[in-house]
Amino acid sequence: MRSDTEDMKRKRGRPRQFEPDAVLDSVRKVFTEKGFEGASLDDLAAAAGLNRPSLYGAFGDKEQLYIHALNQVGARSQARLAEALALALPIEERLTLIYRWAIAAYSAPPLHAGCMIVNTATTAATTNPAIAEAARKIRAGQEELFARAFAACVARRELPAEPAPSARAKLATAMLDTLAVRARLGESAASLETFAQEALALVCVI
Amino acid sequence: MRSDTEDMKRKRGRPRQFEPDAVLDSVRKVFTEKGFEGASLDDLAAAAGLNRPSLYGAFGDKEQLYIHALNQVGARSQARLAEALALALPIEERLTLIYRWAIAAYSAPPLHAGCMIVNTATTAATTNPAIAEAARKIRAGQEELFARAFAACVARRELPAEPAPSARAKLATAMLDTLAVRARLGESAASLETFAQEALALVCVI
DNA sequence: CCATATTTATGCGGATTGGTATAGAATAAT
DNA sequence: ATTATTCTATACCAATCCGCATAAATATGG
Repeated sequence: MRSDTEDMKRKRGRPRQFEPDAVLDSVRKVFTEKGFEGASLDDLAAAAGLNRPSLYGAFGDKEQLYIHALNQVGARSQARLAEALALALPIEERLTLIYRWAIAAYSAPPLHAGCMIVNTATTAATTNPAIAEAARKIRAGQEELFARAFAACVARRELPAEPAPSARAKLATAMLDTLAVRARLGESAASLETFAQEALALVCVI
Repeated sequence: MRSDTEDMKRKRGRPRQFEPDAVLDSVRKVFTEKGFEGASLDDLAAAAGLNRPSLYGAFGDKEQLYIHALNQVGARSQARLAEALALALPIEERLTLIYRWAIAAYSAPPLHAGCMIVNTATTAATTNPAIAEAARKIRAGQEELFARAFAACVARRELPAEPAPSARAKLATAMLDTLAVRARLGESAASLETFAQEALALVCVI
């Protein structure tokens, strides 16, 4: 199979027989479904298609493995967020795109498992400070992206200066939070879509 | 100690040496701190000051015990919510009271453990349908209370009919959701207070 | 005082947990 | 080829998990 990126000098010994990013993908799904405590290393190794010692050797213990997966999903969602916010569209339309994508991701059948950060990292945050720190960092980055976008709107007179861009940013992530919670508790994607639209009016029209 | 309610005929055998409500109190704290999977029956029994068989005999298995604690916190918060919403105050002030109480509860030191439903029940919801159902029921009741309060505001011309009271209700619970998430991730109570005030302007002024 | 009923306390037991030790397999450098 | 190095696989470890079986303790009804 040898699916390495092949980009440069190989290391000395036996090469990996898996792609770390694909493994983190599988691992992330299990963690998102079952939570940090609920997912066993057997579950994770089985989903990734390899054995526990390989997982351990590549990513460290369970907490570090979880944080690796968390950072993967954080980087991806941050990239999509930045992409949507960079579009040359009114802010409402950009937010509509973001919420639509979030709803699709959070309520993807059959699990509608919500958001890994909101629905699993917060639970583990009390007993695992490292997880709390990683989640904080990701969320701070996302909120900063929102705040910058709102500030740009203010600068080009698309939005009034009050409420402050930082407050708008917090409200924007608040919507993502509640969408994740609601999706995980079974609210339908259609219901979430209409709620997001109604809320958008309140957040952006002023 | 014999702290029964003493209200009527005692049952036949040996009486309980604990108050179920007080036990659920201790149990709820442990569940809220560690989550459903993270809390062991040993933790719970130790916190409650009794042995596992007693817990099991009184409340059933771990899932049922968790649901009992969930319903306890649900009933209490619903009572406080109804009480605040029944006050003869402008809706913004009533919501301010509610958010202030929620922030105090969610970020109570030293744990700032957030909300049992938002931060632990949602995590267990995917693998434990009974927990999901219990959480749904509590949240539906709270949202219904909000919706009725907003509808009353519309009826007495305190708020315009649009956006619909149900949409406002969802936004009100969205604030509670994000406050729980943020408190659990370590955001300070003061920061949450100012955010709640800024958001209240957006939600209610229109 | 005896019989009945319920709750406590001790402790077992099979299953599962996270982590690792050890041995075998595969590749690169020499 | 040979050696060095890294990864894979099997199996094992102590610890913990949840649930229950059993027996002692404590109350009521007769």
